[in-house]
Amino acid sequence: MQEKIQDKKAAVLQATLELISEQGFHATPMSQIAQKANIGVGTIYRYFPSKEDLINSLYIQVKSRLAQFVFKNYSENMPVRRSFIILLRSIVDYFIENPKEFLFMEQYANSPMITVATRQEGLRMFEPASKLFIRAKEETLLKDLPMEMINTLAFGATKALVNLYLFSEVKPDSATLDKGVEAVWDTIRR
Amino acid sequence: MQEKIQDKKAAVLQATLELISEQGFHATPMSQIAQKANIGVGTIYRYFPSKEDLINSLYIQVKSRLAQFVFKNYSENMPVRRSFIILLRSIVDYFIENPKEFLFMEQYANSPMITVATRQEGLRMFEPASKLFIRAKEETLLKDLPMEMINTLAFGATKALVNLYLFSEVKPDSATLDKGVEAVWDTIRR
Amino acid sequence: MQEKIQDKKAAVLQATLELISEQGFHATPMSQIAQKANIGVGTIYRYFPSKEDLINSLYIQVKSRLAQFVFKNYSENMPVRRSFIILLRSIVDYFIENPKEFLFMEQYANSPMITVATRQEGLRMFEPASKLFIRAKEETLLKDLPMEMINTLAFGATKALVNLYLFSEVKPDSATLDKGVEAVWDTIRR
Amino acid sequence: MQEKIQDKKAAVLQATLELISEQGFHATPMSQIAQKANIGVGTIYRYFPSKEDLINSLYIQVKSRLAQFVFKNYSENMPVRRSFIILLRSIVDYFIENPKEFLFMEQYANSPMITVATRQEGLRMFEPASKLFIRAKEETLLKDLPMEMINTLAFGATKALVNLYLFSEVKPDSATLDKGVEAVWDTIRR
DNA sequence: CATGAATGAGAATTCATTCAT
DNA sequence: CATGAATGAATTCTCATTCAT
Repeated sequence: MQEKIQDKKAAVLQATLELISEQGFHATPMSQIAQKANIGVGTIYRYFPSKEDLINSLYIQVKSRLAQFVFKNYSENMPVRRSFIILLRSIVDYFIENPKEFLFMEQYANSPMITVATRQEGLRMFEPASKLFIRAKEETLLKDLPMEMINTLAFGATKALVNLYLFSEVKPDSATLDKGVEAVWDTIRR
Repeated sequence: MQEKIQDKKAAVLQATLELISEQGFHATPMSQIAQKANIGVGTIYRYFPSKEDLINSLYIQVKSRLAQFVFKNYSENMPVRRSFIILLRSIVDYFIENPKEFLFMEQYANSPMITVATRQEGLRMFEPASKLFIRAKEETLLKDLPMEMINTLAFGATKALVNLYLFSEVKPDSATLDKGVEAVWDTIRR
Repeated sequence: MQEKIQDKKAAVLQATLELISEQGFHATPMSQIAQKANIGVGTIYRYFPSKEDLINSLYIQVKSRLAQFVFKNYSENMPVRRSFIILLRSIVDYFIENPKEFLFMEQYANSPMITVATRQEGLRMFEPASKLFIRAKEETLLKDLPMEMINTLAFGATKALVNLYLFSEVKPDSATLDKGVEAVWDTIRR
Repeated sequence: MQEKIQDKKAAVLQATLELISEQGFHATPMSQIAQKANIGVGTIYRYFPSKEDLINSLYIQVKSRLAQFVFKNYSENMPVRRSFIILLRSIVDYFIENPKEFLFMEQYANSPMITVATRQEGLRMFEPASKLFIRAKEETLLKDLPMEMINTLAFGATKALVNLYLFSEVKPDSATLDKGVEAVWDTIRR
């Protein structure tokens, strides 16, 4: 029984992800989500109090899956540079495998529809990454720039790599992506 | 008279930018745009066939203004590195001065509402920048990466700098931004 | 077991009375009734075929309780005036003690949701009162007005007394209510 | 132009009155009101911000019309009893001529949908009646009962007369109604 | 040309009722 | 028997677009 419930909730989230990543939130009626999830419209409201809530839940789910994937092979017992490269490459890999999640994140990460609380919950999942940056700083491996800027530059460039892979006409191969990730390291390393 | 017409068109675009950058496209009714532009709702339709068209026009306008600003002080008769730094720093400056345009661009640059044609028209305005990258490549100053990746990395990181300035709690000063821009150069330089 | 069943049925009716008298019929979902009655939604439908049926049943119940209370101390072996005063005063007393039932009656007595059949069944319970009016008429104690008008005036004024007690800021004491009831008698007495 | 606007607003109010008095508020969708008023659904919202607002406006309109009718032939330069009889008879006449307004008032006068402010605005229109009661009291023509009870009894009985006329099978003729109104006077006169 | 009243398709959401467990 | 998850018809309200003035 419990499984069935989770099934429906998951189906709604999956349908929402697929539709919203392509059409956008406002161009995606609840009725369409219901149809794609093979359930009745009213059923969505058993699991999510409102459309806004639904998208916030989806945000959490995507962030959580990303975190799980990214930190699976991640260990703190590695040299900073290697940890860093693996981390970023994992992000790239995850989004390359899950382009809809990337599209969704790009569109909604900064949207006013995602509440502050949701965003904070999402941030908490990436604390290991923050620790890594702190370690790197302590080892004076990084440029003398504000931590926040280091962060922003690194993730901004990483997202750009994903963007390139997903939308450019000639997709870089894995080795080229590796070089790309190393270029990102060059951005912030001293 | 011709001026008057341009006045109204401009007023509509300006109102749209302000409202849409804060509320989003779907949360901004045409009636509100008309009100802010001090004209009647029907009048908007004399200048823009539809709401979608209006937003595409706005996209072009913003890109065009950015290009104008960025290439004003730009010359091809400078060393590559210097040209590059100036170029990126101009982008940062423009968006710092015009946060609404940045917000708008971040939200709609990848939105399905912007047509392919519009996007291409926007790209054409930045051809001088493409030339710069080609020149850099010829001078073997850049990493051995696909041109497109170089491009993406550079602009992705640059946008990240703007983002940081606009939304982080401690805004970097001009010197720090310069260092940031130089870090972006490190991303792509050989 | 039979008691249990009656328990549930009674719980539903009680919950309905409380919720509907305050929120109104359409503002009271079946789910809320079920919750207040501590049963499942589906269970309501074992006892009442539909929401409309439920409210009709409640109407009968309230009328029936009122009749029981009113005719408990009522006897036909009293002078007409006294019988009459006691009758009306009982009605006032009942509703003062059961304001929710009054609210319910005021709202639904004339509602199109109460069927003609239900209304008639409710009327039948007050036949002793009709007899009293006939007796009064025969004893020429009443004004020379149509029986129905006598009736309507008397009960209309009585309901007004209850209304006053329940909703005015200064509630009349028992003695004043007695005087009020006597005033009602003045309305119809010759 | 101004007339046209008033036409539509009036048409909406009239349609609302007719539908709501027979079906009730919640059983009357906005679409039905629009249809009966021969306008589009959206047009209703140009004149009334919400369905609740619409019903409050209707309440004011009905009360206002009643007041206008009732106080047309009313003068303070008449003996109290005569003033009183005329007043009540006018109320009876108005509602007999406008049964839908009566039905509406009976259903919504005490409904939580009518706001306190609306109710107060409605009360203000009947101040001449309040004055009459005060004058009667000063001339010691009334029973020694609280003013509010006097009021409630009189209007409660009057409404009962209307009810009788509208819904009983044998309608009282005008002379009988006069006697009915006089009986109401007996209710409160000393 | 400019206007904004009018329109109705379409959106989110609710809730009476059913029925598998 | 009792339950409450599932359903989708129905409701209120919004808003892009049109068009008479």
